[in-house]
Amino acid sequence: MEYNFRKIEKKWRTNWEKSQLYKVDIDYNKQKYYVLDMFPYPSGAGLHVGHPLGYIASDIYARYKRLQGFNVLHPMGFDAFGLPAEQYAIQTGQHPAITTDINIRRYREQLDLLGFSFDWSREVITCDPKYYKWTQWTFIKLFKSWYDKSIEKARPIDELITIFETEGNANINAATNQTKIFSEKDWRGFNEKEQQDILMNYRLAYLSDTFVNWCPALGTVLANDEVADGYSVRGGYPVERKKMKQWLLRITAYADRLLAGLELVDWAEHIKEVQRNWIGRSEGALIRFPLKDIPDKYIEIFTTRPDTIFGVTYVCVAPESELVALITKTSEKDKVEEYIKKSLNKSERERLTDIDKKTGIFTGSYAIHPFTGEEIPIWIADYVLASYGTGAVMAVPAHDSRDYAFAKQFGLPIKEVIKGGDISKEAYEDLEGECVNSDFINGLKPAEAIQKVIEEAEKRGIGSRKVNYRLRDAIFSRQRYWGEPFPIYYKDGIPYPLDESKLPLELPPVDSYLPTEDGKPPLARAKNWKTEEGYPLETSTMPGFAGSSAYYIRYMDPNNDNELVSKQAVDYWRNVDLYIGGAEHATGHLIYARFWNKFLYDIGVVVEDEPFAKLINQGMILGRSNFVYRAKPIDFAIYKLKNILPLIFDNYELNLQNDIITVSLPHFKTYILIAKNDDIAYAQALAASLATNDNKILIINIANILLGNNLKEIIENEIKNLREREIKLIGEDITLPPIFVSKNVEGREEYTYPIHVDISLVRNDILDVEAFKKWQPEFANAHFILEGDKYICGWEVEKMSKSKYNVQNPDDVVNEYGADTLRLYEMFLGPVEQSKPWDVAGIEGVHRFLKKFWRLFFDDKDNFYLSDIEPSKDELQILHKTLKKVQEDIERYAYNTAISTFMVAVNSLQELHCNKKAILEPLTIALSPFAPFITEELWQLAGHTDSIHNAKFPIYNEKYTIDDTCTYAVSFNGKTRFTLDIDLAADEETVKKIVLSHPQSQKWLEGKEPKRVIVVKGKIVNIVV
RNA sequence: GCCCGGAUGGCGGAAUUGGUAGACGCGCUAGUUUCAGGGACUAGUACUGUCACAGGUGUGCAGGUUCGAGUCCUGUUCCGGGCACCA
Repeated sequence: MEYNFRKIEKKWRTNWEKSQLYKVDIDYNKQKYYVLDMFPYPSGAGLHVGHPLGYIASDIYARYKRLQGFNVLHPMGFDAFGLPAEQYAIQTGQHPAITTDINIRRYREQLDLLGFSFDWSREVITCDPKYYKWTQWTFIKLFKSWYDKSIEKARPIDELITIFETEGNANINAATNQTKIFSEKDWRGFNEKEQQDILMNYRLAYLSDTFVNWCPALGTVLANDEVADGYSVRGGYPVERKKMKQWLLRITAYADRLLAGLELVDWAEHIKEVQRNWIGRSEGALIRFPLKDIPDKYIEIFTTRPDTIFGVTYVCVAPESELVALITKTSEKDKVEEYIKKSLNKSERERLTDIDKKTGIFTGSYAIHPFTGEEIPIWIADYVLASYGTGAVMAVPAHDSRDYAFAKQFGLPIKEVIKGGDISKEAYEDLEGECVNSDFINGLKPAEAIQKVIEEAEKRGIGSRKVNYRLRDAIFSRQRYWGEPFPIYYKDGIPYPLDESKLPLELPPVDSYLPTEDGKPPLARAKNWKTEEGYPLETSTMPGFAGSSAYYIRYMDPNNDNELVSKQAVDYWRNVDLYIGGAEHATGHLIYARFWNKFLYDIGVVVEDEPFAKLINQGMILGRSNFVYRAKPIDFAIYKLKNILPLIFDNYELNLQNDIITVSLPHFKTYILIAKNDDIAYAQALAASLATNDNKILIINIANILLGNNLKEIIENEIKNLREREIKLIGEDITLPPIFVSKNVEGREEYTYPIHVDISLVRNDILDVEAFKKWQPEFANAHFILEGDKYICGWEVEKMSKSKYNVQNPDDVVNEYGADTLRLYEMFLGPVEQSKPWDVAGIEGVHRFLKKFWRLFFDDKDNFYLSDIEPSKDELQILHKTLKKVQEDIERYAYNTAISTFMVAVNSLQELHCNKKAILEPLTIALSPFAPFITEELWQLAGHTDSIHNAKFPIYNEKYTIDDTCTYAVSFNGKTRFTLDIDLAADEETVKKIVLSHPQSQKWLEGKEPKRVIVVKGKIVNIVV
């Protein structure tokens, strides 16, 4: 019987769906295991072969765990809100829900082909109101919470109000942007608006007037992780800084926990590192510099280098800082205002370029150095970031390269306080050296000085130790249509949350997906976008990461309309044991989801502080592009002539004139003009001008040069037969077809240029010439210069993209080879984490392996036959060694080596003609996570009624994994010379004796006595001569 | 500039703890076949050398540690990724 994968796979797809094989429920008799994939955004292009890489890897693990008796949760869904669908809606007027739904169905079809063990009854779709109800619900919870730093936990806002009412805010250690202190009496005296404004400074979801990343092209603000180098990550449009009122999430409250939690999770080190950088914790000190002219007022700065405080030569404030008004002297006011205006209008992009060229302006006022009492000028400069630290810095040009550049620019003093560098050339930033010119820290090492200065500052009450974070609060509103509406309404301009019973607040229909005339978001177009009481609703929507921040929780209990997740479900499933997805989410989704989870943990919804215990980032599958080489006719002709002419003439000169090649042969008083068909007239004119002085002229159509065979003879004969003053035109009157030159034809690089060719027209880098001619009309009459009888294409590894004609569609591969082959091949390519090129050629190998495996189960007459005969020791050894290796490999996610282990086993069993049930059945189970269809079919043919995917993973027997003898590598001075099989039981002395008495040893010893013999039992013998 | 990775045949990759470098697959070469072939099978395939053996050289480069280094250490080059005026 033939391995008919199409029939087999179709049969089992239906069968499994009917029997609900992959549906899971809470089962207290089994241990849970949660395997999750980052759910896809369903784009219009469908899946290409790179997408399933992670899904296959996770599916293998999920199936393996299941075979080991775990209750495996392995769900899938769709991240369906987002910009591309909305952009498409703007272009076509189609509702994004419709196109999204079409795309989801297409994705689902493609995913279904691949035989994943997803429990589709748990599917979540983020744009489904039943789902986003809980996104909105969580937002309300965030709105109604504040963060108590003294217990490192979120608490209800009502408790904060109680504290305000009883003692004001003086003793609260909260994550807040509230700076004013008030008493309980003050609180009671505030009106509703004043109270709400203060509470807003404490809420974990809050509305704030801040500088945001505004992207005019997309018509929306973006979060920091959505901006790279001043351009939007999606679409690549320029981004500006703009002050706007926006919703933010107070993720900074969790900075410390987000950092600490990284120690508890099993993630790739580089991803943790990216998150650490993103959080950007730095230890230092807050130090106050009193203002010279205004008593009791000061500038507070943050520094990580208090050891350089005696090197401060100016203080610098960000243009956005509130201090600006206070410190600007009337005399300087105009200039300062002009500078601020200019710098605030700079785009993010402009600000990032010319980092070396600093700008700034003197304010006219001075601060007092807290230790020396010196007067220090105060400047404003946009190299100081308003949003980091206090928005002001103490500038130490000698030991900070930015301050150094600024000081040089404006002629400010540079004062060395740490010995070790050469400050006449550049700032010395190292922590090595010794403090000088620094009062009480002279002679200390910088590291010690840092501590000493902080202690001293605290003693004198002028500063304190402080930890700062680079992490910013996440901007949470988007001025777009296709996202979750905020469950917020406004009463007298004050935002209030909707009552939970009103959720979900569904996305209303609008007549257009564009902003309104007066620049309001699309939701402002919706009719009756207000509460029942008539209060207007928020018109922004939530960003992409809102819906993806808690989807893994919702999978645990996806159809629960009363809770985000039931206590029972979350107690059982807890968190994700294995999470697989792309590394591009390191600073976006993976940090927001951790934050979101920690908040839900604080309010008692989830039970684990970290959502993803183990993370694997799959690499990309890159495309393997193919190229054909199209000849540049003139260059090609010149190349050919240069090869032929020397064989005929001793002396000639070759020139190029207006696309016509002229060859002058002074000896023969002859010119040869080579012209393209459409240049013949010009060539004739040219010939006429040359035809003085008795010259003979031959005009040749370039097609003859490029396509003709006996070029040499033609030229020779024609020259011979030319008469005096004759102008002769030879060659057929044909237009030059496109000419393609095979890759390894000599000199090809000189006269061709590569163009991408569709990879479906190429097999093993050999071009299907006929198919190529049909590919594009202009190539219909193409001419090919072959190698032998083949056209060989060039290739290169690039990202998969339509324009490079290198996209491989999984459906096509499944159709040609089957899903099992595709699964196996994607895993066989190399380690999951690594990016690698997709090469169609290699797929034959794994397909062949499956066919070989299949054939083991059939006899000469092609009947299914498994023998019940006891297996031999050899066979048992093959089986158990394979099982051991495969299990070890799966557990370290090294699927590529697991598959080669199977290949080795099948090759060996085939050699032994093994068809024994006791060997092949366990092997089939072990292979089933990789190739679920073929194994299920063989399992059924072997007479089993239950699915192989409910079987038990076979346990290997150590006894059969050990050989009796060992092949020792015998080396002399570390160079292996020969191998020797010796009984494994032999002790070192025996091994030594056997090796030394071997005739080969005598040869290598050359009669000398060995200086030393090293025997590593079971491995090698090294003889030092 | 800073921080992470990586570099092994014609190609993807293997070598898990310092112990036979190149498993497995592709490709290529030759052959077998009751063969339409893009089928199945057998043998070979790091480089160099030789009729064949023998030998020599080999994991980006230069050193070092070791009986022994792809693996550890130092320096260096190149490639990929992340961050980037974060005080």
